[in-house]
Amino acid sequence: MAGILEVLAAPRRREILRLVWRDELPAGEIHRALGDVTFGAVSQHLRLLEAHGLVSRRGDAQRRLYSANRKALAPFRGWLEAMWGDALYKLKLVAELEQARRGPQPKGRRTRRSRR
Amino acid sequence: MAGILEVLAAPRRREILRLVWRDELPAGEIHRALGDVTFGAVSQHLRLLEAHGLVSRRGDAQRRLYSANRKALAPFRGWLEAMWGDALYKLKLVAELEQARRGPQPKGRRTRRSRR
DNA sequence: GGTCTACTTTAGTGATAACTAAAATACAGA
DNA sequence: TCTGTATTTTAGTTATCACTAAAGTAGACC
Repeated sequence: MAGILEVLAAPRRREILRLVWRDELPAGEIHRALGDVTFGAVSQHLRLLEAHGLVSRRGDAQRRLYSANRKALAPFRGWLEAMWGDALYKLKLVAELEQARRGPQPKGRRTRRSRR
Repeated sequence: MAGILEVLAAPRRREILRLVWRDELPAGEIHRALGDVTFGAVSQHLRLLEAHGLVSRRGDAQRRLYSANRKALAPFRGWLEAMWGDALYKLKLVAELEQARRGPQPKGRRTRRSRR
């Protein structure tokens, strides 16, 4: 598969991007949120997204945490957000405010994260 | 076919967009410039592009003149031009334009409704 | 009307991408 | 080590899309 536009063209992958736009999520939670697709298919999409630098992956014990790579998506950000609607934009603002309040995060390796 | 990203994802359609980005071109000249595809296929792409508002069409006697709809493409403009801007692309562009110009040699009379 | 050029539409084909199910891998904890 | 959980990878199927060839449509000029 060739370029970024081809990767972004698939609705399923845009859906995944939207999910990890704000929060870092483990693959399982992405799978659960999508609901109507197998874990394998989600994993394949994540691999493609990562190969094109659109998401970042980070290990946490057995889990793989994914997050949107906003820098790479910057040229499309306006368009994507328009597509996703105002709700996401509001969430994004909240997220940024939260992060600003939290300050720098301790980057150490975490064995287990509290369930949400 | 669903959205604009799906339409832009196809390399052939981006190629067509590039050709009509600056100049209004008749379908035949687009076909000639592409070179390795049938007229029918080009026409199908043009239909899709027009259906999504990415190009405009205007009749001139038997011909259909197409031009990029820059307003609709504005969100992607930077990205597309960056893609089209690299050296290899520029070389390719020169070759294509030469071939396109060679094509419609003034053999017969021109249409009465003449060129702008 | 008839013919020419310019283009579009239709029907059908092959390549590919998205999917599923199942096997394989990775890591944590007993 | 064995077991359970989380995820990836592989093999195979189905649906879709870009394509070709050929028939169809439109306007200009005779």
